[in-house]
Amino acid sequence: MFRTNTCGELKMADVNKTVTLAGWVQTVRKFGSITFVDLRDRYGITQLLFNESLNAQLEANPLGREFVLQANGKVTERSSKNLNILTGEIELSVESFTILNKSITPPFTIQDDTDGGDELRMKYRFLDLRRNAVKKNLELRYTVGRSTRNYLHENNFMDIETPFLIKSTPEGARDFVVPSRMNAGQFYALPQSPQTFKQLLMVSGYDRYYQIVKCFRDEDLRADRQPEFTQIDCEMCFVEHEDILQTFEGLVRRIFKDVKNIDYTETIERMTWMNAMWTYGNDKPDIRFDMKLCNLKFPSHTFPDSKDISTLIGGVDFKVFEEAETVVAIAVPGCSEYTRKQTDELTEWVKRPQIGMKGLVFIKCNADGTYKSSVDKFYDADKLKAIAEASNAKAGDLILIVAGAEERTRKAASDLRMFMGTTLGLRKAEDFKLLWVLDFPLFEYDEEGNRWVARHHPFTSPKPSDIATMINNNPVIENAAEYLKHPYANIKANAYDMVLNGNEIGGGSIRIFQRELQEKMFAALGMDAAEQQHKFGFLLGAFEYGAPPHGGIAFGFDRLCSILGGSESIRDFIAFPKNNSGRDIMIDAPSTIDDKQFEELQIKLDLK
RNA sequence: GGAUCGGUAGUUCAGUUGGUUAGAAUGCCGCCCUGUCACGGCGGAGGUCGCGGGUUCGAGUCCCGUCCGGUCCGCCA
Repeated sequence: MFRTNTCGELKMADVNKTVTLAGWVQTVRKFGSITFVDLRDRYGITQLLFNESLNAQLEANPLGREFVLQANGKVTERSSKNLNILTGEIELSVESFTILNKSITPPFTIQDDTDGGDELRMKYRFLDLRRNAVKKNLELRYTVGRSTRNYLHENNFMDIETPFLIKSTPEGARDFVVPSRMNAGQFYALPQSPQTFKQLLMVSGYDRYYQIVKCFRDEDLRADRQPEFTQIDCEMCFVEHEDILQTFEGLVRRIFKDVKNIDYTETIERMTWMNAMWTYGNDKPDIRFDMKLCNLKFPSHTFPDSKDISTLIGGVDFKVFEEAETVVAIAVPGCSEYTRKQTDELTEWVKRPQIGMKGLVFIKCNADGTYKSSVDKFYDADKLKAIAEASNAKAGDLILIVAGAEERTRKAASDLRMFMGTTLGLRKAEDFKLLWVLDFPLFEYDEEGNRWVARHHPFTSPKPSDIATMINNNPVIENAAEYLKHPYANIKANAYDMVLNGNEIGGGSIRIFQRELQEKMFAALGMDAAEQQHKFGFLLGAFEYGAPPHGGIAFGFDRLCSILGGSESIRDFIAFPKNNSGRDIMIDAPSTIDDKQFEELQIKLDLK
């Protein structure tokens, strides 16, 4: 037997027991004739005491960091205790030991506050994973997964595996492709999601399906985006919108309870997409803090139901606002005392190419009720007061105003709001606020391709009230100018995103389940009948054999874990992640392959 | 495809206006130390300043190119 106990479990109650431990040497502290060793395993650290009688043996077999050590002896009470660790009241008085394996000096220290940089830790990820900080993240991930499986199992969901080698359908993200040896010149694609398979499972009558499953997208990476990532993928039939929302609110509440011991009992707020864009400039707003946008000017076709208040900023010769399509103000609480340096820094911040504003207008709402602005030349006190009131600003607030083209300005306002939220400490990692965003547009106009694209995916059903509009109109459009005026432009999707603290953690929809409607959808996306048959014939065919009404949702598992763990980067929650360029720098992948492999595939490499 | 920041000892970093032998901390090695737990004390080793080119009397420092890494925009139904 290698060990009788782990390094995390021995306590005062175990004193005088004879035990054997096995683990890794964390540190060696030598004190003349006695030596202390911290022995570490997955469960904790136990101090070993080597007394004088073992010195000869230690000299012959010196210990180093990360050596694998087996030690046998008696558990004894320490004369000086360390209450910072679980086993700190006892130690193991070693009677005999064996070095099971040596280690060369690790390139960084295996400690909570390691001296290793990111790249080095990734290259030696197997050492990094020994560290407590990373281990805790993987434990959290395991708990999220276990909680999810328990909840879904208890609710009659059935875990069914779907294939990884499937067919490429260049709609949406770029596919990873895999050459087929037995079908020379042909390629599989790795799934971006098991979407069509789970819908076919509904047609087959498996009315509640789930899978915690890898998905693959060949797009550029970010701190929160990996080329292979994990989804909690779910689908149900004989359900409507509301059933899905209820079911998965339950799942998220269960995860909060199991993982964070949080009773998330409050009602989960719901917001239309248009309201989210109007109020926060963002389809995944962080609603933990206020600072709502004040739309001083906006294109009327974008928000047809909203009141125009542009007279507040009109009537003066201020070209910036006059020429702008959109003008948005944010009242930042308690910042009216910002210095020139601070407002200059904010101006520089919005002028960065990523934000892309030409400048920043600010109005200080002084505590004494007066106003001081960067546009005093154009606006008198009454006008500034009117703008401040519209922006919901109070005395002591700082109003920031950006202006420019609609899309860019709205995004800049949202980014600025998030930046100020972070700066003012309003976005605490341990606060959690969920939100459903509903009623997304079904279609988006893609200028580059001069066509409709599905905002969610092409299997998303329109809202019930929009189905007739979809069926009764010709989806094929010749003239680019017609897109914005076409009835399809206003169709809302029967879709929903779950948002947590400003991150989209899940999204789904009620699906199309009639062939006719699905054909309309494909046609709107520019597919003729032949192309539809080639790419999705299997699905259209299945819809003719009694497809039930169905819908589902998928959660981004890695991202959910990272938010629950209070981290920006999902890499910390993946055992073996890829870097920014999609490389695994530990195993050095991707790599070239042998000539023989090319030959078998009947592929000749001809790089441009 | 684009922007931006970085690359100096095993590691994390500092390095002034371009100027003598490139420093600190930590890790590593040796010696001392019987209650440490970030142990302590003394001593020591350790550098192609990412790579290539250029400017200069002289380049870690300035310029050009390139490679690698981080972050972001585009992209990600």
